[in-house]
Parts: sequence; structure tokens; C-alpha cells
Amino acid sequence: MKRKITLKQIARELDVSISTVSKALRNSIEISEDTRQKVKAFAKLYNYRPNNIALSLKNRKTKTIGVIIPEIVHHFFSKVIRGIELVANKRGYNVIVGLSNESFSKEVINMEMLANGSIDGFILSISKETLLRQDYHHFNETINQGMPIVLFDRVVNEINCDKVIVDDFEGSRKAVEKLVLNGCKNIAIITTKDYVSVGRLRTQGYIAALEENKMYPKSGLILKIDVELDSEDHLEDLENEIEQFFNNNKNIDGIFAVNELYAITAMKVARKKEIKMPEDLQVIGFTDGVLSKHATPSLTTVSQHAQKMGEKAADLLFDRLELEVENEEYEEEEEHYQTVIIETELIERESTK
Amino acid sequence: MKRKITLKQIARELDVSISTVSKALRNSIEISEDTRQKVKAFAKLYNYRPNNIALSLKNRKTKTIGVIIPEIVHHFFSKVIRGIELVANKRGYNVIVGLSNESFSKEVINMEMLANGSIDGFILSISKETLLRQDYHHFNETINQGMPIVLFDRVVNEINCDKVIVDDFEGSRKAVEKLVLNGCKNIAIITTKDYVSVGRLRTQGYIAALEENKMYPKSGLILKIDVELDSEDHLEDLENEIEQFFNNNKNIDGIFAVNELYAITAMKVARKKEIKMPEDLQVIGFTDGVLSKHATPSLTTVSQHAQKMGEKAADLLFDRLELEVENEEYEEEEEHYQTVIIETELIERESTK
DNA sequence: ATTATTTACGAAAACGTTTTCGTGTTGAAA
DNA sequence: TTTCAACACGAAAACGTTTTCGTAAATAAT
Repeated sequence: MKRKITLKQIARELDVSISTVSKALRNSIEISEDTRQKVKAFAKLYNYRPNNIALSLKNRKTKTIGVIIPEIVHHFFSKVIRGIELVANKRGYNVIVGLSNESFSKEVINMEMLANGSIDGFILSISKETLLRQDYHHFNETINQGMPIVLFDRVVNEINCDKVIVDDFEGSRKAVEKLVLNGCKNIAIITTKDYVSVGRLRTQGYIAALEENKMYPKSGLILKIDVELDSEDHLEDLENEIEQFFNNNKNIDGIFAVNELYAITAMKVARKKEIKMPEDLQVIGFTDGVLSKHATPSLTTVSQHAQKMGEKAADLLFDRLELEVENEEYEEEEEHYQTVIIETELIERESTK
Repeated sequence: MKRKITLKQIARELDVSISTVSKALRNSIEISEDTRQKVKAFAKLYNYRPNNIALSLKNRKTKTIGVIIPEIVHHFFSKVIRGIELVANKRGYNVIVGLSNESFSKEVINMEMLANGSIDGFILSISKETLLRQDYHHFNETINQGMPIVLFDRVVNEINCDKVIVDDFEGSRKAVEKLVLNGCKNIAIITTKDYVSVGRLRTQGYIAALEENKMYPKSGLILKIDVELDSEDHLEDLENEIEQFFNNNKNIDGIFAVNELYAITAMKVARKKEIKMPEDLQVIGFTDGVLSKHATPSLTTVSQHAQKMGEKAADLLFDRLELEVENEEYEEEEEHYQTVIIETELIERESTK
């Protein structure tokens, strides 16, 4: 087993200085053609590659970014990561992935672990617990230390940075509008509690669509699920809650669900009740999931273009990182952060007419 | 914006040497209680944290591992990553994720990008193209340079390292046996071409189960799908191929599919043909996917315990890394690699009697 | 023959740590 | 008073690079 060879070893073997080796390999004209060839041949023979860590230390940047997401076993987030990875690869960066598991403390720990030189910047989506606590000090401290952050999907005004979001309001509004146009008279929404920003916005879109059509939203038709029930372990509870909701509102003929799980579960309950879809009940979900396409009936959804979100977030971050290099200590020229909105798209399938 | 503070800056401010600061922070008894407190207070005030890159360079290890998988938008792989992340976090490591996208060259590039000091070891699952080419030089070179590798799921004999696999043969055998016991007389298999090792092994399990029950496998009942059709883009083609398969074999009453997509698609075709499940057709899939639970009828599957696989792979890697530290240059004492087998579990749902 | 200019290379600093070793001061023992 | 430990700290090396600057030798110009 031959360990990785270093400049120093090459220098010793060829009886020249380290500087000479380094310059020769980088084709410096300071070095004679002769030695240059000799060094390069030797380096090639021993498969020399510069040590990344040493380079990182010298250059004070790592060409690595940190991505912290609440959960990876999730179609939306994994698609975002795919997008991030795609452009990271293209632009010569590595991606360190951290999972907050929706927990505040894990989010903080993960950030601290990476913020000490391991990475050049962050891309992240805020955990539910953090949103609930509304404690964003760790983000702002990181930003203050000069490390750029790009937030995606679950964002918040209190943090001053680049953001990539989907137009939750408009996506929902259009989805509900679709239900209205399709003749639904009693459109319900299954959503989350309000502190989940995307849940709140989607609910607002639902309300707006109804109001625009003079169908004023009845609070009875708004079901707010506790996020505790989101995990696969509480499927039963979720199902029961939705079934109860159906029982209390026998006249529902349209459902807009703010995520895939709620939509699929609603369809499951409906099927149990032998409600015909899309004849007697139309359902639209807000999601980029995999269930929708394969469900029966397949589910009409608002696509979030998760991969594009990831790509855009990564581009924003890399642009900023590379801009910083140019302006170096110039910086501080009024931070101009942008919020990019990714358009949603209504993908019509069998659950709507 | 205050940049991260360094030992040198603290030293200058307090008018002591760098060594003193370093020692004070690490509670060395060499430093007087007095200065120790002073330094620590100052460090705390400015939120000093040692620079990871400098530490990595000094210690010649990064406390980071690289994980390269063929695809991240995939329930199985994302669950594996979750497992890896879980134990990495517990043991104080970071995880860099690379995607090969099933391509040989991207696998090679990703590995080279990380193998130059960025990480201490690899966990990976081989891309389909690499399996097809049977070119494993990049793995062996990496191992020869002293960087440990743990392979999971898609493994190969030509690479000498720790491995974590699921018992594909036995899992399949038991699944097919289940179909037999449930009274199926004409059991088909939908599998991949043989160069995908897991496909081959699962096919062998299928054959073994049949032979044990004196139901000799007919080649007509074995459908080998080209992996080209695996992607979501070729759903139609896949469906057509499976439908053709049904048409050619009207008497099929049991199907074992080596992955979730094949199983779900088969059920879709069956539904179209108005074949009653599980009455007239029973289906079992090999998977850890999310579709199975929500399909109609929900799909009986062989669970691979993906998360446990990830955890085990990570433990193997970290154990080896930490063992190396102890034995240091002692090493080479006959490399003893192990192959851990994760037990499968048959999860019975509605697609079987 | 003397001076100026290339040419070709090496020494050293820097990135931020940790650690080994050396050393000036102090207080106690001789 | 001299001698020795103990104490408290600093210098320097090391990890592996890149880059600036200095300089000896070779060549060219005067």
C-alpha cells in the first residue's frame, strides 16, 4: 500500500526544491523545460494529486457547500438535493449533507459542525421545530460571520439572505380555481397548522380562490393537521382524523391538500366510503411526490419543480461565493439579496374531471 | 461583519503566544489558572471555534466520509443515506454525498474529486454502467492508496473490502415460497438483465423456490427488463412490455417483481385487464419503497431494511477508520474484510392472500 | 574586462492548528 | 548564598500547498 505522494517527496526524490516541483507542475516559465518534463513525468508515474485540505487551508475556501434539510427520505427534498448536486458538480463543488430531522437542536449542531471552515456556504430549509420556536439566531450569526446562506422552500422574513421559494399562494389559488371551474361547490382544504409557512400560504391561496369566486370559505371546511401526524408512524391517526372530517362534512365535492400524504390519505378514505372519484369528489394535491402518479385514481397535483429549486438555490450560492472572491474585502456594498420564485405547474391526472 | 477569529488574533490581543492560547483553551496545566481564565473568557466572547480545515491538515484526517450512490431520488438510497447520516452524526463525522447517476465516468470523477484528502473513507453502491463494464480499477486504486471503502447493496467480488448486502437470494426464495404456499400455480418473475447483481440473485432465489416445490421454472415466465426502462420517462414502454408479457402468459396467477416499479406497474396492467387481486393474481415486490404501502391493493413486499443497511455500512467504515488510528503503521496484518448480510423481512399486505 | 540582464532555481512565509522542547523566573532546599 | 525543581510560557516544527522574493550562474551588452 503506497500512501498518497506529496510535493515534498517528489522534491526529495528528484533532488530539487518543493517550490520547483510545484512550479513545474503548474507549468511555470520560471522552470526550465528540462526539469519541468522530469517532474511531470515523475508526478504522473506516482499519480500525484494535490491535497485538497492543504489547498483549502491556503486558499481559505473549500469548494464545498453544506446542505441541511429536515428529512432526506422525502421525494421533494431528495429532488432538491439532486438539483443542487447537479450544479455543484458542474461548477466544481462538493456537497456535504446534514439532516436536521425537523429538530431545532440538530439543525444548530449540524450548522456549527460545518461552519468552522469546512464549507464555503449553506443551502438549507428550516426545520419545523425551528419555525415553531421562531429562533433564528444560528442563521443570523452564521451570516454575520461572512458565510452566505441560501434558504429554500421553508423560508422566513427574519433571515436576511437569498431565498428560493415556490409560489405557494398562487399555486394553491390556481389549483382551487381549477376545482371551482370543474364545478365543485364545497371545496375543503387539508392543511397544516399556520406556523408552517408553506401551509399558511397555501391556505391563503385556497381562501383567495374561493373569495374570487364568491364562495366564501367556511371554517368547517378547513382541516388543520398537527404536524406530529405527518410521519409514517401516525398514518392511522391521520386517516381517522380525515375520516372524521368527511363525516362532519358530507357535502364535500372537492379537496385541496397541501401535501401528497394528506391527498393520498383523503383519497383512501373516500374510496373506503365508496365515493366515486372524480365524479363525486375531485382531489388536488400540492406536491412533487411519487405517489401521485401511481395512485388510483392518479392524483392531479401542483408540481413544485423541486429539482429546479435545488439548481437555482445552488446557482445563487455559487454566484455569491464567486462574486465575493472578486470584490474581496470590498464587500458590504449594500447586501442585495434576492428571492427567486419558482413557478408551479398544475399536472392534471385522473383525480379531477 | 466580523470574520471568524483565530488563535493568532487572540494571542495578539492578549499579548501572549499562540501556543499559550492553544494550551489554555485545551486546559493544559502548563498554563496558569489566571491566563487560562483570561484566554477562555476572551475566546468565549468572540465565539472562537478551531478551524476544521487546519485540524484536518494537522491530523491528516478529516472526520468526513464520502458516500457515492447511483441516484438519490429513490426511496431505498435515501433511506440508506439516512442510516449513514444517523451514525455519522453520532460518531462525529460529516457526510459528503456524490451522485454517479448510474454513470461510470461520473462515478470515477466523483471518487477522484474526494480521494485527494477531502475524506477519510468511502461508502458506495456501484453504478449500473460500472457493473456492465466490469471495470473496477478506480475502486482498487483507492483502496491501495490506503482509503477504506465499504460497498453496499450492489457489490462485486472483484473488489476486496467490507460489504453490506441484503440476502437477495433468500429474500426472494421466501417470497416465492409464500406465493407457492398461497396456492399459485404459475408464478412469473419480472426481473432485470443478469449483470445487475441483485437482479441475478433474486432470479436465482425465484428459481430455487420453484425447484424446491417441484414447479420447474419455465423460461416463458421469466421477464428480464432492460434497465433502460427503469427511469420514470419510460413508464409507457415498461407498461407495454409487461402487458405483452401478460398476453403471452394468460395463466399467470402469481408475480414476483424484483423492484417496486415493476410490481406496481404489473398491478396496474392487471387492474386494466380487470384481473382480481389477490383472488386471481397475487403480487410480491422486492423493495423498501413508499408506493407499496399506498397502492391499491397495497403491495406485499420483501423489505430490505435500507436504513439499517446504511447504519451498518457506516459502522463498518468508522470502525475500520478508528482501528487504523490505533494500529497506525502497524497495519497490513492480513486485511480481514467482512461481508454483513442484512436480513430481509416479508411484509404482508393486500396483494397476497 | 566590466556591467547589466536573463535564466533557473531555492528559501521562506502564509493558511490555522497542536505539540515538543527549550528557557527564564520563582521559590524552596542545601 | 548557591543549587534545583517547579512553574509558566514561547519558539518552532509539522501537516501540504502556493507564491513572493532573493540570488547564483549564465549570458548578453558595453
